[in-house]
Amino acid sequence: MISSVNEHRYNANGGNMDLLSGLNDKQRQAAEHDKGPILVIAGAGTGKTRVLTHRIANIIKTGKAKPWEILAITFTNKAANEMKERIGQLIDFSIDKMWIGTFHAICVRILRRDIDRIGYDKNFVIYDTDDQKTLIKDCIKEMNLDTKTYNANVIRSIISNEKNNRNMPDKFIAENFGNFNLRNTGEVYSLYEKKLKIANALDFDDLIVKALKLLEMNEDVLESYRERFKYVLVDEYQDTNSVQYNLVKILSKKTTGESNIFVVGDEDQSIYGWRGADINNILDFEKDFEGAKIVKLEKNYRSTNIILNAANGVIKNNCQRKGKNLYTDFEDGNLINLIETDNEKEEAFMISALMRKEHNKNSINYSDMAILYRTNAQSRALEEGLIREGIPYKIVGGLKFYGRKEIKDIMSYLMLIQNQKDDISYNRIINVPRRKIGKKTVDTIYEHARRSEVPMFEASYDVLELGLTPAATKSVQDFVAMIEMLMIKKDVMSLSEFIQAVYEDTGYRKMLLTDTTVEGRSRIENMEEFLSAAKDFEERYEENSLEDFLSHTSLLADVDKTDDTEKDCVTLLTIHSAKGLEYDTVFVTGLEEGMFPMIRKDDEEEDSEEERRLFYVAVTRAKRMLYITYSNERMVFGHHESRHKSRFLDEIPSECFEESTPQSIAEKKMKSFEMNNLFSENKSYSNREVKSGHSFIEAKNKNLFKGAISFSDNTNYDSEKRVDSPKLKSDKLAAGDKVMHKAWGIGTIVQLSGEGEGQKAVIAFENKGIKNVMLSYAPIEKV
DNA sequence: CGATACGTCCTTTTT
DNA sequence: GGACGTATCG
Repeated sequence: MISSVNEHRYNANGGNMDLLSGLNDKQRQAAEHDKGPILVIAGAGTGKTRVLTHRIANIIKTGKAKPWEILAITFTNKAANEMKERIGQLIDFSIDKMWIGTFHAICVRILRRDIDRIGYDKNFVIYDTDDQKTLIKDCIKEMNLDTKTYNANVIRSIISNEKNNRNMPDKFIAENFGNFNLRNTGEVYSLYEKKLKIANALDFDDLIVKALKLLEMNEDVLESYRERFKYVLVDEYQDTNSVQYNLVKILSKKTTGESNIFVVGDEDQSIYGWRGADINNILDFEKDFEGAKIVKLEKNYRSTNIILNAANGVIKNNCQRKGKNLYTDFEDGNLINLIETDNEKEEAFMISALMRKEHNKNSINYSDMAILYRTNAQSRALEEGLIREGIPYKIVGGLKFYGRKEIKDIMSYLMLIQNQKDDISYNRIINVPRRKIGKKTVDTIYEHARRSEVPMFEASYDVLELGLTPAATKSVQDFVAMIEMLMIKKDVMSLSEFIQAVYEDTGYRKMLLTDTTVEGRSRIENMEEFLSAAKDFEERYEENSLEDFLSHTSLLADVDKTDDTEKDCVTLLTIHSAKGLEYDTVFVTGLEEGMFPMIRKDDEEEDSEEERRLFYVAVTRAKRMLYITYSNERMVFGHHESRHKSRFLDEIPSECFEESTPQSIAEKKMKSFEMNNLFSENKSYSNREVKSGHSFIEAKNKNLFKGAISFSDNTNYDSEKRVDSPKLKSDKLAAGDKVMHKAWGIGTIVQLSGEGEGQKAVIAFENKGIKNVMLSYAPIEKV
C-alpha cells in the first residue's frame, strides 16, 4: 500500500472500513500475519499499539478466533486499558471475555482458580514491597542478626533476584555456603518464604513464579489454557524476565511445537534490567521460536526529524542491539535547547520560566508538557520552582496513593478479614486506632504464634493462656470479636457498604475525625477517595467481591491512576514511568555524569548501555520541542556536589542543538540573579512545615506554600513576569493562577470545582489561609 | 504506654 | 534534606 500523509491517523469509523487500510506496509504485515511466531521490532513512536490492537481486531473480525481465545499481556495496567479501549473502538464484539492484562494480573487470575493445586488457599493475599520489607525485617530480628549488616532492602532485592531466576533458598544457601553473610542471607530468605506460606501470602515475584509452577506441575490446567488461547500477544517484550519468558512460552507453545505467539518490543527501550529483564529474550527470539517472522517498524509518527536524529545519534553507541534507524516524514522542527544551570534550584526556575513561555507564547497546554528525571528525589526542587511560578503540575509516582498510611491501614483490615493468616496486616492494625494493646502484649502473642507455628490471629484465641493482664486480655478478645463480626458482615453486605462498615466499626473513622491538623484532614480526604474508588469498582465490575477488589488494588501502580481528565497541568515523572507516553514539549533534566548515567559507589558493574537506552527513551517522548538541562552543582543528601555534563550530550549530533546566543545567556544570568535574590529572601519557605514525607504534592494540597505567595508579591518579579507573559484577556481562571481579593489580598488558586455560576474555588491567601469561595460572588480579580 | 528527641541511613528506576 | 529506628522522658 502507498503511504499517505494521514496513515498514522486513526480511522474514525473503523468499524465499517477495511480494518487494516490505515496501516503502513510494515504495520500491516505485522497485523495480518497468520500462523506461527512473529517478532515485531517497534521503535519508539512507530505505531506499536496500533499494530497490536489492529491485529487483535483483525483476528476476531476474520473469525480466526473468538474474543476469549485471545491472551494479550502488557506490563502496566495503563497499557492494558488503552489496548482494551482501542480494540473496543475497532470491533463490535464485547472485549470483556478477552484476557488482556498485565503479567501480574493474568497470573493472579490463573492462581485464583487453581492455586490450591500447589498448596495455597484460594483467598491468598498479595504483599507489596513495603509488606515484603516488614516481613524481612521480622525475619532478621527473629534470627538475631545484626540489622546493620543485614539490610532489609538489600535482602529484598537479593530475594527478588533469586526468585526471578527460580532459585529456592536451599540452593542459594548451598551456593554461598562459604560466605558467612550470604549464607545467613539465604537463611533469611528461607524464613521469609516460610512466613509467607504461613500467612498465605504471595509477593509480586511469587505471582508469576507460582503461576508458572502451577502450570508446570498440572498438565490438565496447562492444557486447558493452551487449548483456549489460540493467539498469545506480548507487549514490551524486551522487558520480560526469565520467568515471564517461560510463562509466555509454556502458554503459547502447543505440544505439537506450533506457537501463535506475537511479541512486540524494542531492544533499545529495554530499561528494566535491574528488575531481571533479559534483553536476550528479544535478541534471541528467532532461536527460541523457530521459523519466526521478523518485522521492523522504523517509521516514526511522533517526533520531528531533529529529535529523531538526536535519538539515533545516542543509541547507535550501544552494541547490544539489532540495529535500526528511526525516520519520519515530518519536518526538521525546532532545535533542541540545551540549558546549563548553576544548581538544581536554577534548573527548576529555568524550566518553569520556559514552560510559562511555551504556554503563553506558543499556546501549548500545560498538559502537553512534561518534566522527566532519573530519580524521584529530583522532583522536589522542580516542584518548588513550579509552585513559585504558579504553574499547575501533577506528579506521577513518588509517594503512591496506595502507599499512604491511612490507605495501607484500611487495606490491612480488609486483607486480614479476607485472610486471617496475614500476620503483616495483623501487626499493622492490631493497635490502630489505639486499643491498649501495646508492644508487650503483641510480643507475647507473637512468641506464642511462632512457637506453635500458627498465624497470630489464630494465636489470639489462646489469649487466656498467655498470662496477660486482664485489661490486655479483654482488649485482644474485643479485637478478635470485632474482626469476626466484620467477617460476617463481609458476606452480607455489598463491597462499598462493607468497607464503610470497616471504616466505622474499627474506630478508624473516629480516630481520623479527632485529628484536626491539616494532615488529618488530608487523611480523611484520601479515605473518602478510597471509599469512592471502592464504590466505583463495585459498579464497574461484575466480579466485585472483596477478593477481587484487593487483587485489583494491590496491583495498581501509580502511573495507572493518573486520569487524563485532570485539569490543565504539567506532568512530572521518572523516565521509567514515562515509557510509552508522549508529550508535545519535554524537559529532560539532570544530564550529569553520575546522575545520568547513574553511577553508584560500590557498584558491581554499571550498565551504561541501559542508561543510554533510558536516555533514548527520554528523548523520544518529545513530539515537537525538547529541552535538556544539566546543572554544575546539585544538592545530594543535603550536601552540595559539583557535577559535570553527561557524556550522553556529546553523543547527540551538535547540529541538533540550538546555538546559545550571548543574548540568551545574558538573559539567563539575569534571571538566575533575580532568582537567587528571591530564594534568599524566602527562608521561611525552605523551612516549611511539611511533616510526613508526603512531598510537595501534598504540601500543595495543604496550602503550605506560603513562599509561593510572598514570591508573587515581589514587585521586581512581577514586573518582569508581565513583560515576559502578557496577561490573558479572558477572565477564565485556572488552578495555579494568582488572584487579588478585595479583603484578603493576593492568593493562589489551588483547586476549581463546578461550572458557570456555581463555580467554586479553593484559594490559598498569603495571610488569611485557605478559603473556599464562590467565584461569581467573590470580589476577585486575576493578577 | 505513648509522645518526642536525636542518630543513622539513605536513593536509582516499578509490577 | 528527610525517613525511620532507637533512646529517653512524661
